[in-house]
Amino acid sequence: MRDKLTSWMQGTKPVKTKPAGSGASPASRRSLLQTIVASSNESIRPEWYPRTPKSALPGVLLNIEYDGQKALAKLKLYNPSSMKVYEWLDNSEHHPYCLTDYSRSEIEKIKGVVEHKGFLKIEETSKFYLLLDKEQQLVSIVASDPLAIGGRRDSIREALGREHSWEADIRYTKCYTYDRALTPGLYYKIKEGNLLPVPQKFSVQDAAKIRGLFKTESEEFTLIEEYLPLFLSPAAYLPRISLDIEVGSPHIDRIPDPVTAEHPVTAVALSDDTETGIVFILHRSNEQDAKEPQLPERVAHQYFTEERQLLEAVFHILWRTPILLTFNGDNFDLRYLANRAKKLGIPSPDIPIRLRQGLGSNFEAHLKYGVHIDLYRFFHNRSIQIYAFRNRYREFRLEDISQALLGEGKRELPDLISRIPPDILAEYCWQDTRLTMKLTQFDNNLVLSLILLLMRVSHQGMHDLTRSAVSNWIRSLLYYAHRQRNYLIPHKEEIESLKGKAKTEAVIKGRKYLGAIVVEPQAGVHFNVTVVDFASLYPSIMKAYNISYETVRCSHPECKGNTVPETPHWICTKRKGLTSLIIGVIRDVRVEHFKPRSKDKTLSETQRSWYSVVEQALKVFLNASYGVVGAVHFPLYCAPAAESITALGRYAITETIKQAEALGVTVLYGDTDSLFLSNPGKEQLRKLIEYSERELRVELDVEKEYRYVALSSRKKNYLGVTKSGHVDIKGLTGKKRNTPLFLQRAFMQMVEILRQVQSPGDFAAAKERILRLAREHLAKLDRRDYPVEELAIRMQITKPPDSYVKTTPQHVKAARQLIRAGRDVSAGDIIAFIKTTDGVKPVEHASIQDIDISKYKDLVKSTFEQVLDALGIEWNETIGIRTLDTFFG
DNA sequence: GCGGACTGCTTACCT
DNA sequence: ACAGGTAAGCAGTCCGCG
Repeated sequence: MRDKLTSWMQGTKPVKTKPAGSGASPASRRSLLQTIVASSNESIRPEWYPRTPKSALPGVLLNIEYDGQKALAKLKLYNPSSMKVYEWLDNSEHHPYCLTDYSRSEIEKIKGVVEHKGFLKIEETSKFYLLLDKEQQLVSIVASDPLAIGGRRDSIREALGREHSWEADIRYTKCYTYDRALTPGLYYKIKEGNLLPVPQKFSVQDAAKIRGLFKTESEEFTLIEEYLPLFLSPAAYLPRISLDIEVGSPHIDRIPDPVTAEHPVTAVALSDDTETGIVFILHRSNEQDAKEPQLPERVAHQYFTEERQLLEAVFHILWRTPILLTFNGDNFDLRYLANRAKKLGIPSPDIPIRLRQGLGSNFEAHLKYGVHIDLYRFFHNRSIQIYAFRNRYREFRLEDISQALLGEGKRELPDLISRIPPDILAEYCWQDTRLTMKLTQFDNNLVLSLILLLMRVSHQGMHDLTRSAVSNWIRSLLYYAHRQRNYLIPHKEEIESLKGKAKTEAVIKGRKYLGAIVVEPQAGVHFNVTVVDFASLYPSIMKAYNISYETVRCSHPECKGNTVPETPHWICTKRKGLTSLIIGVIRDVRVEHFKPRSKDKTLSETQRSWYSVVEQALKVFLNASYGVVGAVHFPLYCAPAAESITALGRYAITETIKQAEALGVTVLYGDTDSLFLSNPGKEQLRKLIEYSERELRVELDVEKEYRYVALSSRKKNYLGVTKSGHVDIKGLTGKKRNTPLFLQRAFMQMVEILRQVQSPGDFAAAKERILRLAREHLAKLDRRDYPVEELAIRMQITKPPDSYVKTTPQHVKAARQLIRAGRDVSAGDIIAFIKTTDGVKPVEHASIQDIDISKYKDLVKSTFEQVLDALGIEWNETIGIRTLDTFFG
């Protein structure tokens, strides 16, 4: 046993990995995990921690933190070849501060400021005030620590009052990042105690091409110089470790409580990025000799009889782990480990984890030495789910995400964890750890590269970036831009009082302003349909029409003639809006440079994958750029700006429809930024595209060519078959995740029939096959010939089960039955239930005899009808009656 | 006491 | 904790019905 572990630690064989390149691993290198475990003669917490050398090799800036004891900003740099993290403490005398419009003499009279124990000094300064388009004299109040500025009842911010203090609610680590112009995700080095940026090497060809997109000496040209290193420096390859734990709990269906941590940690598996791993297993003495777990060759294991020793072995590794990956480590694994360790008497300086209360009910687990990425939280980010991964996963368990992205599921545990033999548990634990690592390795380390790119663009460290939502990223990007240009960051209230509220009325009750147009679909089957759409419509509008919080309803009387259609608003003609500038540049670079190259087959796969990472990162910012402007919680919220964007969007699509009709092209359907055109000629298309670019200044592209489209009479519901035989299904019930599996499958069979239709003549036969299919499934329902799980309706419970007070939806009724039977149900869980003749039942409690056949037939009917009405088939006159015939016949 | 018309709530989708 | 617009199903309410 010991010998095996020793030889594993020495790990003589270098690991073969993929070829070098952007985001790729070096051709071969020593395993991070083996290197760490080999240092086992050291104590749990290494003597050299924290490591703040006078000089150090270049390292990627991973995180910007605050050292409370030393009252200094602290940077974590990661050198990938030594696989070690270095710290650097600020040496520039940078201190927390906020701004005020009081004069020096006025401030001296405010006791809460000058007599505050953290007060250091006041300095006169000046900032440009975008909202009023003028320079503003201000005073900067400097303090010794962040809490002196804000965060306590007696903070300086409170003594000044909100109307007289600015930039007082920006977290100090951010403030420091912006003032020092730091870009996390890029290389820095430490030389003679100073932090220096490492000049970035990147492709001169790419840089020249990108510069060429903009006029020299334009504001865009200046901005792009700032962005080139962010977009073009190759992402460092970052060796890393993943972790998963198992806890022996006697309760089935109940997750062990990470606060009380009352049950033993029975297994901990760690993996690095070279497929090397180790599993620590608890083997209680009263059991028989444990079997050897079946693990891959590069994976070692070690049995412990004492849980405390097992935890110390894990901590020995975590004290030396530069980047740790978990799946739900914030709220479970690391939280459990830290609390359990405390309970077992491990002294807290030896515990490598620091727990903090995050936003809402979330906990955050920081690594004292390195940085912890909780992949659950990153994948849970809606922008990542929708824009980076195009909604490929729709639920957030490790199982769902790895199935969707890796095509690899996990083995289900057969039994209660405390009853599973330790060797089997170890195998299961290893499997999850391995999947967690793999989630960052597929597609040339896409996820890690994406994180690095997003860190650079938003100027946020890895810890915050992977835990915050897109509005946070954009806020950070814009605050950075304000600080770089010495613009004062305005208060939300100032924007609102100067610009006012929204002036249009939304279609939906409770919404703030009018949104997009959806064209009434012409129901039926249409052959040769071309779909055109505006490339990034809203960002393009922001760029072309100069939309930004400061330019909408600006203060210059001479701009009032530059009006926005269907609104009382006008746009500045004298100054380029900051948001407009930034979003415009990002849009141009994505559309003109990175997107085409990400699809260019003449480039190597590695090159393409880098272009694609940048393209996807930029897309995330672009897609959210309009939304945040209209989001009340966003600190630069500006309803008039948001409704101007949608108003111009409506203008663009309606004018294009008019033009299409003038050109003799029939518009079959359209939604927000797209138009479905009936068999347009080449020349007509060219003219339409030219028109929108010339007259509307937005780019119109051919997006898709359908062999045919089946439009139902409902908006946002259609099925289209491309010329290559690919089927797009939008909005149809058969595709929704809450539709029972049997019906999703039946629907897919119908789609397959439709996919094969080549010409109008094929429809008669296709219709017959679809009718037969529907009848078969109805008959199968009558025979109750499906597993009951396939009849389950799976619906998410979005709130805590007891907070449904207005109505009690069916899934909540089912959830309450589960709770009565002793199961945990919390917000975000998916409840699977079936319909019975007497209400609903959770599928766990149901048998096939319980189901209400007629309710399921109604479901089949409404699902098929959405397609059948496009094909001109009436359900009642065909299937309904004939089914009765067969029933009585 | 029950069903239809209606409104409102909830979820899942589209752009 | 980015927006508004649409569909669907059900819960709950009101009203008529001798």
